Amino acid sequence: MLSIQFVRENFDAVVRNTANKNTTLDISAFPTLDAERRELITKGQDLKALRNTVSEEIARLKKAKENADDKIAEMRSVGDTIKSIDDRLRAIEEELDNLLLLIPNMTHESVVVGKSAEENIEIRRKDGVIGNQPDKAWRKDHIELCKLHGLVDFERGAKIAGSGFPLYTGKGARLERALLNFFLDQNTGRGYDETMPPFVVNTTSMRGTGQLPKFAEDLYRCADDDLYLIPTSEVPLTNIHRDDILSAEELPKKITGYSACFRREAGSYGKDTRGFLRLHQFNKVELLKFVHPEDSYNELELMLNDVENLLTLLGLNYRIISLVTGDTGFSSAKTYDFEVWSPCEQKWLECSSCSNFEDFQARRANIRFKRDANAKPEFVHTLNGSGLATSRIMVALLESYQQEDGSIVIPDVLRSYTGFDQIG
RNA sequence: GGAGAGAUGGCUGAGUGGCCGAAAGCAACGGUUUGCUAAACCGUCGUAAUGUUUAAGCAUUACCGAGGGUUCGAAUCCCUCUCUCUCCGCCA
Repeated sequence: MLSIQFVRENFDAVVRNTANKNTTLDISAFPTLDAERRELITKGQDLKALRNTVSEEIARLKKAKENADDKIAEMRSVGDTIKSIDDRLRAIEEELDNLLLLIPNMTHESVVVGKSAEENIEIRRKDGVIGNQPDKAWRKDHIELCKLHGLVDFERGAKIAGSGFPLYTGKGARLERALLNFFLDQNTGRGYDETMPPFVVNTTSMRGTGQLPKFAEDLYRCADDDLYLIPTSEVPLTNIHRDDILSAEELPKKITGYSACFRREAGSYGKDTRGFLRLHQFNKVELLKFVHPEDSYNELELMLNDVENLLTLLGLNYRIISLVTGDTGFSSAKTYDFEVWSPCEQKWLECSSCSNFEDFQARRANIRFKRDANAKPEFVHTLNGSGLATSRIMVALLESYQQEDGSIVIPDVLRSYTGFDQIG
């Protein structure tokens, strides 16, 4: 979230930023609420100071066995006034909090103002070993390939859980596991500490990274336990350091971890429902960094290199795009997406999203660091990116590496993980 | 699921109604001493909000797991919740 002071001092910019992010949010009540809050605080403070001094006096009088009845009576009424002020203050602060929690993060000055994904800007692209993918009539799409080789059983997944919950089978299950292991090994080799987080989190954790309160309808919830299935391991990984004060030497702190991800995808029914393109459950290896505020944009670029490493080794065609304000997420200050090429869909598919959240999540989750032992704690900056999500990678990989006879060649870097060189 | 114990500052840990925002120890930081290391000694050493000045500061208030209550006054008494630990049971 943004600090209350920042919103106070940059109100117009906050309103503009909210509009640039295509967010409809009326924050016109803020200035009044803010002013009233401060007035009540001052009033309450003064009365409490009075109560404290008179109470001490009462203690003295009682010790000296003197009468303090009228002072006690006076303080009783002061206490009532304090209570009513505190009650109103609590109500106003709740209203303010509800507002602040819904204000999106400010985008970085380098982010281009734009309405939607169509205006996103391509930064660079790279052709993999599979070349520029000329159209081939014999090419089968990833769904046909899965059927042909028994890699995924979408029907049985739907029977067991519902559509969007794939059942990986045979070499498909093995390939999925190979990808995840490959990603984790690469990432740990580049300085990320490996973790495996809980796949469910509590409300506080969801609020810390910004999923709540705004995106409740996108989450699976276990109502009896007040737990949520994570939509991304960004949530548990960021909350590792909730309420912590890190030392400066610990930064940058880099973490990678696998989790299954669960998304209700409410509101997107009927879009991309085929195969792997949009799932309710998918697998992802996440990259996460806690960094010095002044380093965060450099760290974002370094994170792009980490993701590129994976795509390059897999030999897939990919491109990096910089999101315009209208397509940048609620919590993010700046986001780059990675997309891999699907030769059958003839489309770029998002497979990673790398964001700098600056101190937006750190403030919500209270993640701080100290520059040295006597320094005042400051909020860290948090970044995360997928490295990588498997489902779209699986699409690109199967479609790109298929041969004319329908068999699929396994990229070299994966063979030690799969234990086979080809499928079919 | 059953029974019990607990939650205090970076850590250990005292504190059961009034100079307690909190003893003491450890750690950390600054300094003195010192051939080096070590030790000893002295000092500093929580967070946040509000006000004021705005560089630093100063003042007030709040915070002893969270939220309520009693009281002139709560770390301390009462209620609710959360979490942790131990034992038993069950189970991957």
